[in-house]
Amino acid sequence: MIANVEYLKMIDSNKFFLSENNVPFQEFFKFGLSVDCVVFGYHEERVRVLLIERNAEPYKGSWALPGDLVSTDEDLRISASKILTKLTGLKNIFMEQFFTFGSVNRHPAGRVVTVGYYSLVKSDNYQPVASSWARQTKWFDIDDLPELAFDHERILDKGVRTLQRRVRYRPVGFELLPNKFTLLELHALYEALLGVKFDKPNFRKKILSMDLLVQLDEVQENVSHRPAKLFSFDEKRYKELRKEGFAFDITVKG
Amino acid sequence: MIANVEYLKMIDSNKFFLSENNVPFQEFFKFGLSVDCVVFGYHEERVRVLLIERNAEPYKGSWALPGDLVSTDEDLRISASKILTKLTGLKNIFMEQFFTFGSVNRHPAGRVVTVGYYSLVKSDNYQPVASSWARQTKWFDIDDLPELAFDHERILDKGVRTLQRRVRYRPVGFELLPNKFTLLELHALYEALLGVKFDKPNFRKKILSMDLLVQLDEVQENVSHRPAKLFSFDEKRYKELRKEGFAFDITVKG
DNA sequence: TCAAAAGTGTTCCGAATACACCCATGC
DNA sequence: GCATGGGTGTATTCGGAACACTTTTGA
Repeated sequence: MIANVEYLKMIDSNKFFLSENNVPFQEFFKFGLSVDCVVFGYHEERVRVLLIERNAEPYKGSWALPGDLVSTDEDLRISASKILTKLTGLKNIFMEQFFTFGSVNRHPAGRVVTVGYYSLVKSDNYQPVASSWARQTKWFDIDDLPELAFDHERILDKGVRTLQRRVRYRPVGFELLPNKFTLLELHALYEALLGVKFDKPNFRKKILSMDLLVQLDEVQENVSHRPAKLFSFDEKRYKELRKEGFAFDITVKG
Repeated sequence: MIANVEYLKMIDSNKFFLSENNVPFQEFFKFGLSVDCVVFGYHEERVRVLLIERNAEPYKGSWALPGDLVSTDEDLRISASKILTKLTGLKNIFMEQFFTFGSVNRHPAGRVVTVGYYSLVKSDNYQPVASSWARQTKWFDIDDLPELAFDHERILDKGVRTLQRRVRYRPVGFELLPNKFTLLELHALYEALLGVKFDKPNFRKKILSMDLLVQLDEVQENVSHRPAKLFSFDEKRYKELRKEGFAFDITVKG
């Protein structure tokens, strides 16, 4: 932990952060900080969450969100992606912070505050590998979850609701599809995420009118019906449009 | 700090959270946790932020967001509101968490992770009182801010942008008005918050069509023009509507 | 030729927009 | 009367919703 020497002197001399009720300054520096990650995937038209089976105490043998303690010399956001990689092998994954959980008794070993992140895994990258103290990893359908360690059920729940909200106003859904996808795949993804039905022609028109997709010179292969055209999300175009005040919005009404 | 004795034994015996690189478990429990609060007010048609002048090291004499270290035996969210009360006297204020800042060097005294909250202060309650180590409190126009202590500029900035986003999709704006307000006050508030102009008749129609306001049997007094009708926000009605799938939405297009 | 999914066109309706206009009060 | 803000009405436009339809492929 890096600390400025001048300030450390002030701490000793009690000039610093003195609290009215005379709690020694050092007593405040006893928190553990952890990261817990709700990893979303999309497979066979279902939204799924990646859980690990813990091979370490506490809750050894239970299913849990991938997560771990952060060390004091590492930035939170860097730590978050390293922890995910360490436990699941997933690299360069979309990750976003969503909420911080700070109940006193959420961890049996002491006061641990945990920062919730969610990740979106592209279907191309659907094969995590358990390592470190994760005994195995497994994708669970979001509507069929096992019991979870700690307060992870609450964290997961909040993560799901956050994703459902954000996915409407920001084009993050694309992070759950392969780089190349068909409009019907996108359509089905949004139906699965939001739990509503969309009218096919209208959904297509709406998405295409946003001018966020590039149509590729490729089509589906090995399908026993008319092959669909493939599209990819145009990140650069989205940034341009945002500057012009464009607001991504998928209306919920089916 | 409450800890389960069984688990503490496991920590000693190193069964617990052992990390591959042999960092002792206790090394992880050296974080400080703090709360910083972006307090919004609305006064004279301007959105304002409440800052305190620090009367404690570090950054003594600087302007800063009201915030302080959390003690290990207190829930985060309870602590957040207590800290706000302690420094500014504000009680029972709307508060919502928005982001957690975890850079390594954001605090000179050690590793302090801070959780950002924003608060919305009703105009009825516009008189905070400095206490504890706050030398004074002062409302600043959001477009005319002084230099701030720590990384509070970044926190404030993120808080502002979060509020601007949320205010469009959730009826939180009402928390910045008195309990009784006129439609033009609401109109002006949204213009100030979002930095756009709305057409008066259209704004009225839109808001009223949502069926979220109760028209009171009262009108403005002591105004040198036709007195406006007063309205209040119908919290109960909003909850009902939400269950039915209603989504609050103020379109940005002026 | 038929199943299956891809993809298009058209009508209808309601909400958002852009206005012009009238009303009540204090001075 | 007139300045000031409060408040209403309406024609027009645009996008969402509903739904019927055609096209392309593999088997």
